Amino acid sequence: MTQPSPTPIKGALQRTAPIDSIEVQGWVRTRRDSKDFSFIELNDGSTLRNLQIIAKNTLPNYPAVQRLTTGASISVTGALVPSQGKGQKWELVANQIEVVGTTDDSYPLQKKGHTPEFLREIAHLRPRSNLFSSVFRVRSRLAFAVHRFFQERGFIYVHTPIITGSDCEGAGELFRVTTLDAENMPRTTKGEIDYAKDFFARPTYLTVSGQLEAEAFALALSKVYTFGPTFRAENSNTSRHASEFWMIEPEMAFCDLKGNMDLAEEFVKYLVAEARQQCADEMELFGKFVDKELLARLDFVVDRPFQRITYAEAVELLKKSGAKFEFPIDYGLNLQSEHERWLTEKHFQCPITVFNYPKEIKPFYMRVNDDGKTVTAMDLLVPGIGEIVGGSQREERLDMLEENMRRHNMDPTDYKWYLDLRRYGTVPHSGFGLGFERMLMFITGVPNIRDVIPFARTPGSAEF
RNA sequence: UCCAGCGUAGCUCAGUGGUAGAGCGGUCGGCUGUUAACCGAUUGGUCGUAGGUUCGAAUCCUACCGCUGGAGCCA
Repeated sequence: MTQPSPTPIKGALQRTAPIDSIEVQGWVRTRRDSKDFSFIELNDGSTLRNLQIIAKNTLPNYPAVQRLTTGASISVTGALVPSQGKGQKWELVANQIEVVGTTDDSYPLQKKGHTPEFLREIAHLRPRSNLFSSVFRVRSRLAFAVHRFFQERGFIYVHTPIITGSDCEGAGELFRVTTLDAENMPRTTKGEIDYAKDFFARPTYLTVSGQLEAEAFALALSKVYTFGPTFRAENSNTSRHASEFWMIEPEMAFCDLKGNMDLAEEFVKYLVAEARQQCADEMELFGKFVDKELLARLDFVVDRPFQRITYAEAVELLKKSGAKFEFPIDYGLNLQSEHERWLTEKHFQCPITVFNYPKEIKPFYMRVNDDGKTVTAMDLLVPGIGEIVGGSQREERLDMLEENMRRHNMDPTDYKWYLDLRRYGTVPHSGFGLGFERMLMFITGVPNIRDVIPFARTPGSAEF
């Protein structure tokens, strides 16, 4: 039996029967000489596993094969047979090896392990490493699962704009989008920059959230979600922040805070379960080399219900904890990272959802509760990462929303279209944002957000 | 942006005022159905950059750059 076109190594390794002739292509991970032949470990990225190639010295180009070093690309045809050695089921006995591309001793990747920090400096080559090829296979798989989760539940995928004219969504600094000549800005008679002359005839920015637009679509299509790039110009230098990241934002009409929390928790569990089931090799690698407790923690997350507490209860727990905190804890103050950590890592030791925050510390669009003091905000906190989901029931009452805006020093006339949603057929609705990269960090155990993004953008860094 | 730590060979690191080191990698040779193979030899440096102190600086001081951890902001 022959197979005419090249076979992914993943497919070759999954075969249940030998095959006389097969072609595989990939990059040499390592090569070892034996007496009359050479072992080549070949990887094509389709799977974490390598295919062992047996290159006999009877090959016409055996001298060239013996010069193959880590990183070279080759195309191999031969017979897939049960391996004589331990450690792998199949191996490929080559009858032809075409050297496609060679490397020299300046190739930075070695057989031995490298630190993520070093690999980050060679972001164009790091997908050839086990760790990063695994991260990005999982990233692909989970992106697919995001769509499946929502599509299975009747959500409509909405492409909200990446360029936005809204500069006050209450989420960090924005990147300006302009075609004006920075060396020679047009000025009004008052000396201010004349944005009427800019491409969109107004100031525009890269989006920090698709929420407001998603709300408009939820109030027409009932259940929608966005999944796309998001930009923050915040000068944040941490392992959890990037300037460009992907965010998932479901928005549901006729849905209150409880339904919102239910969905967020179900979603987190769904993605964790997906990775555990569909990316077994990769998850095993993360559990071995990134975080020894990862798999136990993830299984716990899937099995157990998440804890839910109000902000007020969280504050009481923290005050009674007896733990020493650097920052004060009191009703009305923001929960600091150390407080969130204590709740999710020390006290509950599982993901928790904190809800009903004081309205003073939350954005204008969140629905004010009947107590008049709190809003229907919810933050889903996970061990090791902190906030992974932030959401709320939205304020659907026109007069209350306008009042919230004024309290936040916003001019309601700037948000006419958003207020129209409350003016015409308003309904209670809810949604949340989930940072895709933070989810990936949680699921892979990789502690730095720069290492779950193919080419990360962070302050002072956009090299690739 | 703030606080702390770290920048020495391709990689991971030792060297704390007196001749620049190790392991791994690479190269060469040997052995071998091997598994991050093994054995031997060998290669490899503007000690982040620029100033300063000193008879003498990888080592002490200053500034800058970069990286890491933490904080703030948030997803």
